[in-house]
Formats: sequence, structure tokens, C-alpha cells
Amino acid sequence: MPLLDRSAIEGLPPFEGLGPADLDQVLRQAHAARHAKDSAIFEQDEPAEHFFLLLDGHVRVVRITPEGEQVISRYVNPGEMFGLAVAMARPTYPARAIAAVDCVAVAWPNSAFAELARRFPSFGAATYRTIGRWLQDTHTRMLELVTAQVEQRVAHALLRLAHQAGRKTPEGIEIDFPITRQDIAEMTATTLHTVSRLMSAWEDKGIVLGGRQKVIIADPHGLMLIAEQRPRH
Amino acid sequence: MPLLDRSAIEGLPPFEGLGPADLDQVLRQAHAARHAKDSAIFEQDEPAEHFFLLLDGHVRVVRITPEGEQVISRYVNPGEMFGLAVAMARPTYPARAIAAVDCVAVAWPNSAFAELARRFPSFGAATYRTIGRWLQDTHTRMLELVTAQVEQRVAHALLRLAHQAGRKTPEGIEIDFPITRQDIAEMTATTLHTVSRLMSAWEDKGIVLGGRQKVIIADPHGLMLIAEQRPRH
DNA sequence: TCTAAGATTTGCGCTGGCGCAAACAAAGGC
DNA sequence: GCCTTTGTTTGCGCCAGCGCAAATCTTAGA
Repeated sequence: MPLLDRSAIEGLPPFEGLGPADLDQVLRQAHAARHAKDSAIFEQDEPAEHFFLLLDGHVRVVRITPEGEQVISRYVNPGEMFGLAVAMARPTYPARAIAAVDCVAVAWPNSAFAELARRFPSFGAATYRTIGRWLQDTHTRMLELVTAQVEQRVAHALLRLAHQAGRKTPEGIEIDFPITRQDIAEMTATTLHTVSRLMSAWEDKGIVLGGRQKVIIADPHGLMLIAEQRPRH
Repeated sequence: MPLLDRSAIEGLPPFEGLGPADLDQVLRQAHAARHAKDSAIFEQDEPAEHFFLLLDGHVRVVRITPEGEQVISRYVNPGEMFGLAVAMARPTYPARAIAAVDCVAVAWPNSAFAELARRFPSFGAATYRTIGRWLQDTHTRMLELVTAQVEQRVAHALLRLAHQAGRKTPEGIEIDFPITRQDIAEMTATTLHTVSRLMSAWEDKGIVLGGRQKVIIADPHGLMLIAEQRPRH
């Protein structure tokens, strides 16, 4: 496993405060793997056998209804854990995880979780804190999805992406991975047509710069004004 | 504390497997309190100092947007925990909890959580399992809210209520606590007008029986058919 | 018994944003 | 360099469900 060494995970929240020997111990049960762009790391409802830590790349977590409609649950950034079914005592993964770009992720077998949590209490605590944060984020997003207008939702989603995965360029803040209008639609519960229309309008105003699978936010403040607009009445 | 004795909590999932002495130990740090109908047990964004277990009654957990719009996050049933901010390492409560009827709830100071989790691993495990389930439920609800039509959402909400808090009566399954059309609207992200219209139509078909702050489901199967209807196209 | 507050019902008009359709543009494979 | 695939843009018509308004019903309190 040439990809895996201590330095890859040291300093990350789940492993904070662990010494070199501890880290080696943690990694003994792990294996790293590359995942090609657009490949699934795990499938929704598939038996959960591992939990993951993303080392490099970006992962899209998607939930699918029985009718086939998709909603993007979140994007995973490097250094974050995902696929934590075991920590929630779930036998299967509740969503599908797809590599948004070529990725490297560490995987531990579920059986390692209890041992790690027992041996390193800070690991368990950090994991549960993470899940707690997901719950909060999900509630917040749900509130937004059901109370805000489409324009505000899309603006918020772009700002959130810029914040989590933005990269400064001369033209503005660019989202650091390929993202389609369809993806943005699935994050905001709308259609790619509406997203396209909104972004075209913003492009005319100089707020964003579009491109195939590319978004650059030229005027974050302007976008924030749109995001914070209250529905009129 | 006349309300508190061992039998109140024994057998509940968080305290499964604990002996009488353990239970007494658990209760030593707790206090029970009555909460009058419509009173707040805690407020959103207020510093979280306790976590709770509902012994009797029903509690409504509500999130409020900065604009003042409300969404009902869930109803708590007897035997369930709530206000678990401490387990998610949150300094404040993320929502408001309101007694839907006169309630009795046990409260522990947050400081007791770490000790209980350490001393009784099954308590910690059950708690985290609970939070994991909330996360799943929230995701599922979010998916439904954004993909299903209003009619399906309301039907699902009523079926869920019936399942969690239904009481058999000669006329059908009655929701066991007072619930207004406005409440149902806040669970399904619609307006009380639309809920009223839908329920009036269902009443004409003999599927539900309405009443002031009362819902009886006369024909659960008929309601399920409506809930499972696919949007046409 | 009367009154006030709260809950529910119902009608009507309007509109945000979706569905449909079609054209266009950019990448990648060969 | 050509063709196929995939993503994007844009126009048009429509309708589910909301906002507004007003009437009615229920319950609790004085």
C-alpha cells in the first residue's frame, strides 16, 4: 500500500492528538484506493462494509427515490469522513457516493470502528460530532429548501460550494471540481433549465461566469445579496 | 421528586441491560418535570444545559427561520430522548421543543452525559444510534418534501403520525394529541389552506374524519394509495 | 349566557417555475 | 477531421398550489 503513510492522516480531526505509533496502529487496518472520476465508491442500500476518509478529490453523495429522482445530499472534501453507516448502526449505506473527480480514499472495515472508538475516545467523539453536524446541516438545508425561493436556493448553494471547495482565480472564485447545471439542480431541488436560466441572468449582470461543468463566482457579494433577498410579502 | 422512580425508565432502549442499582445511579442526577400544554421546554438557540427523556405526553420539535417561518421537525413520543445537543457537541439547542399536551419529561444536566456514556457504553451507543436514525429520517423526509406533490406529502405525514402516535377508535385510527391544520402544514411545507382543502376532499371520500385539532384516519389503506400515487408523467 | 379568540372551510385569481421541445456548443473517441 | 455524446441555452404554455379574503364553526372564559 504505497499510498498510505502516517502523514496522510495526522492532524485530521478524527486523529488529533494521536502519536505516531497510534497512527500506524490506526492505519494497519486500513487500505487506500483510487476511484476514477464518475465511479461509485458505494451504492445506496448496499451492505455497508467499510467507512471512508477522503484524502484527495471530491465525492458527491446522492440519494435516489424509488421513482429515480436524485437529490445531492452533500459534497465530501479532502480530510472528511463519509460512508459512516457503522457509526449509525445502519446495515446498509443510505446513499450512493460517486467520485466527482479522480479520488483517493482510505477505507476501514466496519469491524475496526468499535475498536478505534474504544481505544481512541477522541476518534469516537469526533465521529459523532461529525454526524451531529450533518444532522444540523441537513435540517438547515431542509428548512431552506422548503421556505426559500428557487433563486435564493441556487444562490445559497453556489455560495456554499464556493466556501467549501472554492479556488481563487483572477476572474473570481472557481468551484474546484466539475459541476453541471443538473448537479446544481439536484442540490437545490429544481430543474437544470431553471438553474441555467438563473445563471445566464447572473452572467449578464457579471455576478458569475459560466462554462461547461464550470462555475466561477465573480462577485460573491452580489451573489450574497441575491441569496439574502427575502421573498416579497 | 415523587415522579421519579426506577420503573419509569427501565426497559427503555438507552437503559437496557442496566440493573436496579445502575438505574438508581442514572436517576440520581436527573430530575423530572411537568410541562404544561403549549409551553416551551427549550428554545431554539438557547444554551443547551440539559438533555431529556419524555415519559408521558407528546412534544413538538420546531425549527424557525430568521424570517419567522416554521417547520415541524418531528414529534417526540413517550420513551424517546430529545434535546440531545450535548451528544452532537452543540452549545445551543437547534430547535424549539413545545409540549403538544401536558407532558412529563426527565432532564439530565449535560455534564452527566459523558459520565453516563463512559460508565454505561450501551447508553452511549443507543444515543448515537438514535441520532443516526434522526439523520436518516431527516434525509428521507427531505427527499419526500422536494420530490413529492403536496397531496402525497400530506398523506404520508398523516400515515406517519398514525403509525407513531395512533390510537384505535371505533371510527378509525386517531392521532393521540391535538393537531391543527396549521401543524400539518408545517410538517409538509405547505399552507393550512391546502391541507384543509385536501382533508375536506378526503373526508368526502370517507378516508379521514376531521374535527377541531383532531384527525381520525378511517381508511388507512385508502390513504396509503393516495400516498403512493406517482406524480403523473 | 354572552363574548372573544382560535380553528377551519371555501372561493377566486394569480404566478413561479416546471414540462416540453428544439437548437446549439463543447469534448472526446476513432 | 468527423461524428457522437454530453452539457447548455432559450422559448413557450400551463397549472399546482399559494396569497388573500371572508364566512363559519368551536371552545373556553367571563
